[in-house]
Amino acid sequence: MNTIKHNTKSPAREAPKTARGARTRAKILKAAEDAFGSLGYHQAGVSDITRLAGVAQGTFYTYFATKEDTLRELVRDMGHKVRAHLAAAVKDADGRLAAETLGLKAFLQYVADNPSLYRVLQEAQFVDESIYREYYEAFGRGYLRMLADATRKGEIRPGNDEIRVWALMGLSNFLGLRFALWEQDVPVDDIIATVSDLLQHGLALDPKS
Amino acid sequence: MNTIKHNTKSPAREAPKTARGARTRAKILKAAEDAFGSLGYHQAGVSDITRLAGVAQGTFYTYFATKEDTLRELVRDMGHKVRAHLAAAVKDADGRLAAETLGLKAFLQYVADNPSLYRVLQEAQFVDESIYREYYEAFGRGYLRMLADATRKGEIRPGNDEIRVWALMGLSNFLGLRFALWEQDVPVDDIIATVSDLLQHGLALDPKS
DNA sequence: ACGAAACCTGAATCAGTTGTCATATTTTGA
DNA sequence: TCAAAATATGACAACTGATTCAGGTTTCGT
Repeated sequence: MNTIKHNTKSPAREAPKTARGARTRAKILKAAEDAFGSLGYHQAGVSDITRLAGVAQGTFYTYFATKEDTLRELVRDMGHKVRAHLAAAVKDADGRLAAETLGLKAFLQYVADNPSLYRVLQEAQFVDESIYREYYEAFGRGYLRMLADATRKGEIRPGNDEIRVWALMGLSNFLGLRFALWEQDVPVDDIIATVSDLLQHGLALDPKS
Repeated sequence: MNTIKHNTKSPAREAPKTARGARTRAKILKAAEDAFGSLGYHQAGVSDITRLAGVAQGTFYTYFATKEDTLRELVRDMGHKVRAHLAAAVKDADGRLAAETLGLKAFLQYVADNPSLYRVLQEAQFVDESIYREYYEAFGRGYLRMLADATRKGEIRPGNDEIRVWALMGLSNFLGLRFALWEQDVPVDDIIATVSDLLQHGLALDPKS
């Protein structure tokens, strides 16, 4: 009747105490990213992860209580990385519209370079929905701040920025899925140009037509 | 190294020959939708499906070769239904922009009424990616036709319609996720209004400001 | 009414998984 | 240098859940 599983069991593992431990833990996390990314969370067994990491099965449990745990940590980790990457790309953009296109370009590049992102994130949704929502809500909060700022400064049209944030996240998400992850058959600059035009003028004809 | 599994085994099951069989098959498919929708594909066992359907475990295999098969059929089924629903909603819209808002409204309503849609579809992505892509590509093809039509007729700005299709699908998808599936805390009309404004004018300020 | 075909049953099988543990090795710090 | 702490091993216990199958029940066509 219920999907949520609480960690009533599985004693939380301790952080590594030595450099070797830290290295091993990192190797396992990286291996998990690869395994989940290529095989999928369910298909990938702990044995796949440890094989990729080059450690024994038991070692996994020195650092992670469960396979699920690993996924949670991975999602948080990836979230930080994407946000940092985008924040850096957008840092000194000239105006909100420029920031949008710079951000989209950086995102498309990031997706192409890190194809595991989508898969891990999307599958996390069904393993622990809260971690998935957390990812997008954190993302959305930062986005909202920038958009609201721009609205206040009169850089963009007034409007409901919370709704716009989700519209824009969806837009980026699908463009990334189709044109960066699945098929890179359309030049990035075409995508940027199209989205730029869309954000500048919408779909409507120029008033002066 | 590879995720794709071909059906080398699993002899395809035959279609039901009698009314009773057809009924049972339909019961199972409906039960699968409920089970996958509430528990998720992996969490839901064949036993959950048969229990919900009120049949024995073995009966499941009279109509479906594998659990995966059921998911595939469900996705196709749901795809037809959504597209039919949206096509009907948009049928006699006055111009493309009106069609967009009508379509979005109908979509949000549909998602709220059929919460299984997202879950089943999204999980299908990891069970059989081709069926997932097929869903969006079919959706996109229809969308593209309408958009290209409108562009040709001079109803909307010229631009790369393939890219715009994916941008618009993403936009709808995320608005549906956030405002219809997760939380219905924002009036639908606000969403429609915001998107309508976005498609009419973009984010830029009015030229005459 | 009756044989054949279709349909249904559910316990048993079976492949594959997670997580444990007793033991071995490496690192640390005094 | 050497004992304690930390880390690593890998075989395997315990479990899960999909699929099969031999045999019963219902429906169909004549």
